[in-house]
Amino acid sequence: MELTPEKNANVFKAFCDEKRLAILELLRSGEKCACMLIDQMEIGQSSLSYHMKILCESGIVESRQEGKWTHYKISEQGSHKAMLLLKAITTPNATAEDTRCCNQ
Amino acid sequence: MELTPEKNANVFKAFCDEKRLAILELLRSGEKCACMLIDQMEIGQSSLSYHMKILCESGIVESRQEGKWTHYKISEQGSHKAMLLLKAITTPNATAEDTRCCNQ
DNA sequence: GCTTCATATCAAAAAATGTCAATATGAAAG
DNA sequence: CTTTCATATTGACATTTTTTGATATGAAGC
Repeated sequence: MELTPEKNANVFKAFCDEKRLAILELLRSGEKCACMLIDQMEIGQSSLSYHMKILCESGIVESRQEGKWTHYKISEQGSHKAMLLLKAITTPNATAEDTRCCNQ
Repeated sequence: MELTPEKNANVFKAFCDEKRLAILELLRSGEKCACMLIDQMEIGQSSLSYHMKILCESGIVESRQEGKWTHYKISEQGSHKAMLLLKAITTPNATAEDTRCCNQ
């Protein structure tokens, strides 16, 4: 897994928008198709499609095609990766806090 | 802890911007004052101030005033809360995935 | 008190993101 | 192969976020 700042930021773009959080909340109860998400969110079709693309690219959501329908669900693997990434980003690294600053 | 979608989104705004990720990376090695962050990031003073405000409001970073200087560090508590929140957002909820969709 | 220095805030411009309506794509059914 | 239906893509526009430069604030030293 590559860890560029850009890719890392993309993972968390899934969570920094209220509508996407609302979509994820709906997906917590299991796989949903786009039409159902459009119904439950108050949102246009192209707008949902836009958000689903971001969610899928973040790795947090995965999609499954079934004929004309697209079904979305939360990706366990993606969520797990996000957890690890969040941990990594917020955990102090080995080289201790010895950098003294300014006038100190 | 209140859990409005808005507040939840704000937590993750800390992580969805490359510059803020870079700032967090610097803070992983310990507390830093603003002047040092300005040096190491290629960023203007008011721009850093803007990002630090977002980071602090997300709870991920905490600041400490010392005379004229402001020191920033990653908040252990804030990071922990973010982990819990991420877990909550991506974990299937009790009511199983029984909602059948469309033509299924 | 005034001056200096570090940081915050403001207002305008620039850049990025989100929305909407129209159109394209591609699968299924006829 | 034409039509229909679900979703994706596009382009124009609106909204939000970020940057920049100017100014404000507030602590420390004189």
